[in-house]
Amino acid sequence: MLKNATADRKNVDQGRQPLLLANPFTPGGGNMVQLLTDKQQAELGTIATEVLLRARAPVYTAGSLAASIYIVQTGLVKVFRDLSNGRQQVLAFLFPGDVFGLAEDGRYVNSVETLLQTMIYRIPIDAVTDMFRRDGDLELRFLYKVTHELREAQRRETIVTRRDAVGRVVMFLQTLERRNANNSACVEIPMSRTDVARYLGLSAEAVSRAITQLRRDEIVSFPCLHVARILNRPRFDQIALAM
Amino acid sequence: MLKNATADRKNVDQGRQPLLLANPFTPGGGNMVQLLTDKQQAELGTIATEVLLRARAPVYTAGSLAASIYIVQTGLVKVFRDLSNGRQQVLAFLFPGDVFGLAEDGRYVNSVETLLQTMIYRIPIDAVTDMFRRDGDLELRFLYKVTHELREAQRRETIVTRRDAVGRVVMFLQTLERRNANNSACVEIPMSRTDVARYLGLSAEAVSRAITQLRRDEIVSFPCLHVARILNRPRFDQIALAM
DNA sequence: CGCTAGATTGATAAAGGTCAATCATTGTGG
DNA sequence: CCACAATGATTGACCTTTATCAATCTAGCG
Repeated sequence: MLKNATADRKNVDQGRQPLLLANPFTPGGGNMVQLLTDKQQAELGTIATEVLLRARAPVYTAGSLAASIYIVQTGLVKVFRDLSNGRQQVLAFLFPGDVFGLAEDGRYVNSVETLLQTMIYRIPIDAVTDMFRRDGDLELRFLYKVTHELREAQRRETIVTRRDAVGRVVMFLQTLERRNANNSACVEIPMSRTDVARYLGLSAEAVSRAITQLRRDEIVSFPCLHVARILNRPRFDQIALAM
Repeated sequence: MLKNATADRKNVDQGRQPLLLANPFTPGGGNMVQLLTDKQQAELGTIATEVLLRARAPVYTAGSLAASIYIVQTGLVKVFRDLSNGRQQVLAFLFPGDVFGLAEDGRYVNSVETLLQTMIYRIPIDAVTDMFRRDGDLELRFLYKVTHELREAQRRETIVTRRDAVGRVVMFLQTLERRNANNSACVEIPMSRTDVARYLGLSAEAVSRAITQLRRDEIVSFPCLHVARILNRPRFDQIALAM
């Protein structure tokens, strides 16, 4: 019932109400579903502020006082950390339906900025915790969501643990494919190669070389910088598993 | 107030009531605190089953149906995943006060087994969600906890992203030090070198060599396999930061 | 249309993985 | 309690792979 709660109005209202996508604890279809009921969406909507940001706009920086949590509505943001050697580590790319800004000890631990023009909901942290106390069910859905993001983080850990650049890139493309969920062989890569590298824990050159190799072996073609097309699905999957 | 809720009874009852350690969203002292009130501990205690497991006992395996969540009371467990190449990836070591078994889509996504003799609380998932619906505050504390574990996962990501084995080992020791929180220079390393390697994304040989180098440079001494003593704190911290 | 940041390609070197051998530790059975 | 077996830890030699540095090319944007 969680699953279909908003199915009716999905096409009508989805553009204006907070999304929250994840898998619940209990068995469902396997795909991510909208976690919020109409009522919860509406209530969240009353305390949330819609913010429209241009591409490459900072949302907050690590260490600053945490006043709000955020939900991505449209667009794309990256969660990152600037390391002391000057390099940057990208911890996550967040798509519509993702939550960020759950602080620890009152301060944000990571930095966040947009990659594309992005619409986000900003919700004051006090209002959220208040609402959680009133609506345990709403809170449970946020718990699902954070659990889901923990799994995503673990998936990135698995990717980064691999040593071969080609394998990492392939697994990254799989991740993007899963997110887009269109069953064509085309994968959109909305972020820059540099940010992909920072996410994969590789140098930009290594990512470039891996892509070149995938192209040379005719496993993936790249019609343009931001699109990949899987040509040889069996070998693609084989590389993803071969670790 | 969250912070001191159980301070009085800490020494009396801590051995028999579920612990839950984390940082809340709002500013606190910086150290992890017991998240549960006496009342919540007592209520959890009524639906939880205490399980005492010997060392190297499986708790559950990835893919199996999820019926319960677990809280570590004493001992140590590892969360891991067996990869298709036969290798094993360790995602986390869990200490007293840590939660595991929050499933996604009804099945456990990782495997868990004990490393030492370990006491865990097992709580049926239905009972937990019921209790969450009744007690939004309790649930909020679980949300803190999962958020906290997300941060831990991100910290491991940062460690594994490093290229140098010595740096990874040093950061790992820092993590252990933070958990033990005794302000001596001694760090207990309760797990095997092999498991450390699997956690750090290194070969066992690389961990061994890194340890040898730290010993040769007189930065850390290892009185026995499972104890480290920081000899040169400035250089130790410098290595941890130098990435 | 030109400029600038990003992407690609090549050569080199550093670092960990792998394989193999030895040493230490732990746990077991006599 | 001791001896032994088996597992885990360490060390060395070699090799694969990516980081790094430098140069060139491309694409996006004013």
